[in-house]
Amino acid sequence: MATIKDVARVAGVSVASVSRVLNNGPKVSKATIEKVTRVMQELNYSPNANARALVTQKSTTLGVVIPNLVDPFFASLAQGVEQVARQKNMQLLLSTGLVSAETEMQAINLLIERRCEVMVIHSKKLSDQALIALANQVPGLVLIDRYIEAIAQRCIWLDNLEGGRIAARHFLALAHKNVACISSKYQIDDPRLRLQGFQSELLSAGVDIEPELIAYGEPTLQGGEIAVQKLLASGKSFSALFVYNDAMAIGAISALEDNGFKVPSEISVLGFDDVLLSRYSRPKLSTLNYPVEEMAIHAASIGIDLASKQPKNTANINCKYIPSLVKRESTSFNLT
Amino acid sequence: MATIKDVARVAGVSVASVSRVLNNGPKVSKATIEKVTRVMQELNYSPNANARALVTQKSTTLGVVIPNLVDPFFASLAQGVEQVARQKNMQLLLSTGLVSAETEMQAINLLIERRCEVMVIHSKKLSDQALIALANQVPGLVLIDRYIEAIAQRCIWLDNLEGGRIAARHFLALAHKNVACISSKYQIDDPRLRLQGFQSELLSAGVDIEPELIAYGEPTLQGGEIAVQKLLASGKSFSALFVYNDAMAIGAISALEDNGFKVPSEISVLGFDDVLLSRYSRPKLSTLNYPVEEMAIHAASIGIDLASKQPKNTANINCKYIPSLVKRESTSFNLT
DNA sequence: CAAATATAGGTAAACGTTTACCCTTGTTTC
DNA sequence: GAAACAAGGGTAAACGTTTACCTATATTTG
Repeated sequence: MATIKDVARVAGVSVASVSRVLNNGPKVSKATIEKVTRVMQELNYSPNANARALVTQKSTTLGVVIPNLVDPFFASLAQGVEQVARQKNMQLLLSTGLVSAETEMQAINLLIERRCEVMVIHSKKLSDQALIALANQVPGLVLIDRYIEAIAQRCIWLDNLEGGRIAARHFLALAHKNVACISSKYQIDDPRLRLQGFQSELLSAGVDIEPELIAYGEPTLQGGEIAVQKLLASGKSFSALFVYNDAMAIGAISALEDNGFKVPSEISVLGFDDVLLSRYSRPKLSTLNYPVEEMAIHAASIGIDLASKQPKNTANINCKYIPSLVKRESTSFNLT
Repeated sequence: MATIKDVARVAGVSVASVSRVLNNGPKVSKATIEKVTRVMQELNYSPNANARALVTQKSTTLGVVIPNLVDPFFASLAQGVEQVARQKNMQLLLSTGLVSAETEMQAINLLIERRCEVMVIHSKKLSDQALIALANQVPGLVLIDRYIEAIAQRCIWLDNLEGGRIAARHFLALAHKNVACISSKYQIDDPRLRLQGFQSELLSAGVDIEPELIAYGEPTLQGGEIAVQKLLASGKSFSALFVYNDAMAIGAISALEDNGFKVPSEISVLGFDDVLLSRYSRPKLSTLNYPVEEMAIHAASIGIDLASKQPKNTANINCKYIPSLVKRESTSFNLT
């Protein structure tokens, strides 16, 4: 593969000149630009990004660390980051397959080795401490979907507590008194906060959830189906069901209908996340929109700013997002 | 950030020795290994991958070029490639947002600049010629979901024609005689071949599709809904419907049910791709499985082999995949 | 017309590694 | 006890760029 030296030799100029036309630098005559450009095409020259990165000390690379890509939630996240990468002429380095704190750390370390200047990290396994240390080491590191007090201005997160409250208010507005809830069996912050917000808001309106009407399951379609079985097995009746995420909610609707319950006329079901699925289900799922792509774009932008020499936004940037209710077809007024 | 020289200085050895422990090279005593390792941790040393790539002339980087990530089909593709990247200790460079031959070319050129040794490309816009030229330039380049005679052993593709035939045989086996079809309005190879295989197989069984019962639309949920309207507007009746992809098929089912047709008892609907959605729809969608993740893994593996010094598999590798019928709930025996 | 100033372009150091080649020391072999 | 060899480790060139600094020519200025 042709190098800058080859181009310089053939064009009869110094490598400095070639470098200058490559970077639209000053101090090159029009004639030289043309000549060099022509030779570059002739030799099919492609500048070596690794050499460039080495000497300029910047890799023009944007890293994303997510658990996987098949979950449309994370795909949207990655897509958002990619979008700003492309716009800023940077390239995306993607790591997935994170199952433990160790693999997460490993993925991040690989990005550091590549001298990736900005990184958007979705980590649920690494400790606050570890992430704070990392953040101090990598100026362009931003956390998404996680809040850590000590590095608050580097966190882009969704207010899950408020999400739960919004869900509760929706059900209250629809006159539901007997409500049930399906949460994730993985008791990380998200499900806990959603449930907490939901419960507390209901309670302050005088509505209590019976303990038998809270079920936990895998955050998947099947998990939702199974969780509904549990709820029904309790023998308690309910007219509204708040589910941890859309996949579970769709599974829940399936199971409810299989058991002869009509959604939403007999039971209203509300999901969370507003992923693609929710628009494809029947009835179309009412849910809470998690603006993940927008948040990812925001995170990447902050990361780029932070990684630059003089970051502008030191504080007072809004890092907290509030989910919004998307009323579709799976929730309706309680007529019982 | 600490460099190899810093480590060498602090540990009181030469940079060569540090490099050797870094690479588990020979000619290092156990004592040196320990000492150097300790200093590395002390200084929080991280080897510079760009410098390494420069001197070794290999980037341990695997590139993926796809139109987008939100389409679960492409997400699966990327996931498959990522899987082998991780397993081979390489990193994923991802490019999306391809709308034209130009942007596709641009994305590939960026990968070349990074000296990405293996690339898995999903291109629908670039010409055969351009791709052949690229393939000759980049040994580790593999095409996925496309077949080009001249570089056949670098193409991993699905036999869409056979897919259409399989769909036809399924309907024939279910005794359907009045069949309809929804194709994509974008007449690239995939929809054309699927339709062609479908039609020809039906024809050889004496079943003809009336021209009014072939509709074209955007390959999306809405596109499927609209296409069904067109079919119904024709006034012709049909008992089986083969749809270009799952998203359209789910839209089609929605529209059919909205018009009072029961699926599958009155009309059978068969999709294509077997993306996540098909398992979440009601009724669960019968479809043709496109083993995209498996194919992506295969593509990445071939790419890695091709990029190595002495590729093993020169020919006789199977690059053609056949979709398989996944019978779920949206197709049934014709009782009319 | 000399001096000052632009303008274009060249030279070489630097970025952080790897690795071929060389040197030292100690051990084995006869 | 000399010769051969093995083991550990150091020196320096090379990878392909960018860029600070320098030089040479042309142009402007008084």
